[in-house]
Amino acid sequence: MRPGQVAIKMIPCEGCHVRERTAFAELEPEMLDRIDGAKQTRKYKKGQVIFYEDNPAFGLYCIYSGKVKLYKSTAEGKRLTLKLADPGDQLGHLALFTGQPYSATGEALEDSTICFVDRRCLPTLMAKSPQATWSIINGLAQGLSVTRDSATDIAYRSVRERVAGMLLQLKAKYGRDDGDAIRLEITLSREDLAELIGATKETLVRVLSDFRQEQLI
Amino acid sequence: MRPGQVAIKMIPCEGCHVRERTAFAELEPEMLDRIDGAKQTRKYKKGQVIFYEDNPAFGLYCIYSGKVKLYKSTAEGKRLTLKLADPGDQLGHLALFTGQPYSATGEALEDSTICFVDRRCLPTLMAKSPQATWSIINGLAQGLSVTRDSATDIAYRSVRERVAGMLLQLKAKYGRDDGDAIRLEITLSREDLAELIGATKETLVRVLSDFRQEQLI
DNA sequence: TGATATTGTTGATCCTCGTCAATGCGTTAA
DNA sequence: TTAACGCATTGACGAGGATCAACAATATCA
Repeated sequence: MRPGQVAIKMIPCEGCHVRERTAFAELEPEMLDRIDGAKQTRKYKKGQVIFYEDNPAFGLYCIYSGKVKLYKSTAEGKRLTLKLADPGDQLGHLALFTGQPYSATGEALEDSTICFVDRRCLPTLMAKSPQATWSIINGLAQGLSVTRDSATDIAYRSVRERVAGMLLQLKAKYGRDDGDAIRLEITLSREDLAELIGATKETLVRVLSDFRQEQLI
Repeated sequence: MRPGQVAIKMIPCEGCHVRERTAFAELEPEMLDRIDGAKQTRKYKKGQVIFYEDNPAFGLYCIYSGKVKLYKSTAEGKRLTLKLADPGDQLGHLALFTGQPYSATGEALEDSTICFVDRRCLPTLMAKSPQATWSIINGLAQGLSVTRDSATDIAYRSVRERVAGMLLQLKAKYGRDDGDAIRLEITLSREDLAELIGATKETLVRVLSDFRQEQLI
């Protein structure tokens, strides 16, 4: 077990308040017990890696609290963030279905509590619950759609356009109207923001200053 | 029916020689009949569009013969090719699961014969055949993995690197050793090649000439 | 066959964005 | 308090690649 990662008392699926947002939403108690039996709950500190790209995939991660960014990195250390995952999101499906190692790295953006579910649960889960299967398929389809969009954006949109698009998306997902301004319920460094659109932090900062000067933000 | 698109006598799944490569591989005759009942077989000419991005999705397309490129286009008409589909590949799943319109356009790269399967088949199909479900999930997972890779490439790799990578991939998928050289069993224009990596045809041509001069190809 | 699109190739130019470097600013630690 | 660190910001510079334009090569068709 890596430093910072701490196993805590397992939080049962039964009373879990984020379960309704996961693929485990409609499961019968029997199945939930079975998952609990193959489950660990762990705490991660901000900045800590939950699973590494290219490492063998032994199960999926279900976010109970906190936030996680999922990214791929190049040999030169550049990162492209593929997804910001929130409580109720599950990570790691992909590798389980392709049988490949994890294709991306998951890193905690805040102190987070996350359940790890052994992959051996999945076949039974899918056999017993069409609902869960459907939810998983839906997640994959959604993910594919999003990723295709962002690939097209990165290929053909300018950084300026991508920054604007990203800000709108963040606002839609995390925005709270705070009286005079809109505040995001997520903390991201300039570098995090840059990795979301595949640009450098310097370029991102410049675009943000431009926007500020133009009174757009 | 659009010009060039011709409905022909339906080719039954039963004896279809590409079925083993599709999600319909292991289905019982009863289910195959059912699919046949919700199916049309159509011929498309080279260059013809099979389905358009943003159009409502009524079913999936199963390639019997020919080749299809799947791409997204921007408002300015730039295209990013997401997938080259061959006989046995099925297109259009994505939209069926997200409930959204088609998220990309499918266009015939050669004269092709393609079966259209009404989406109303899918629920029954998945309920009756775990195999098929598994195959579909696998296809989505594979697609997501590929698309994530190419998003990262486009974000951080130079055109030169992407061209090289693309050539290797094309070789792996379509290459035939023709004695003195390797010949691709697919015909792609320079523009097609450029769209595969999100670059302009001019840049692509330049890189290819460079490679030729450096005796790499 | 010649006429006309269509596709491929090359050149010149411009501009976006990445890189490197310096500096400011806020936070933590001694 | 000061030192040291991480993060944010701005400047200078250059390279990669897009754009526009011209032309060659090839295919298509009457």
